[in-house]
Amino acid sequence: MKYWLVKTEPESYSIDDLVRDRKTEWTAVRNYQARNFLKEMAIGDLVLFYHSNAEPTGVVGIAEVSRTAQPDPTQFDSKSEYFDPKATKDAPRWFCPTLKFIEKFKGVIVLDKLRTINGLEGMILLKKGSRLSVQPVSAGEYRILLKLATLT
DNA sequence: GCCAACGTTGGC
DNA sequence: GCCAACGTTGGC
Repeated sequence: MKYWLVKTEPESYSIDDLVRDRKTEWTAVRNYQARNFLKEMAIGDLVLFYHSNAEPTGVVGIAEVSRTAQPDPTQFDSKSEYFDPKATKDAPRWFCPTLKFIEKFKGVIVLDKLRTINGLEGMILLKKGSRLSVQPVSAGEYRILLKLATLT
């Protein structure tokens, strides 16, 4: 089993939206590296849920992969802002797994806090200039995050 | 709202 | 295949 982190702007889709929906198709990712990670996700993988461009910004909960990546329907929808004219049904470009709600942390593990924790310095999230919105997390990093969540 | 750091596009 | 120009991300 693998561990991941996905970023989302809570104004567009927050952990509370996931609480309400219980599960959601993780659509609209339009970056090739992020897409490749989405395609690697397997059922049962655990996903840290991160709020970017938020107050406060940080990790807010956990989701689980409940369906592997399927063609992202928004790429075929000419009315969608995520429409991709170069994508075809035979050769889709973009994919979305389904994520289901597991847990909302009592508090936010804020970005500044993460930067101070021994063992997290290798996280892609913390690398200067990193914008990758879907990224792998090591088992050790995940364990540290869970511990922090219980302390928050 | 600013802007640094990235990623993508397209002319050559 | 290079790289300038442009668009986007995301912390602050």
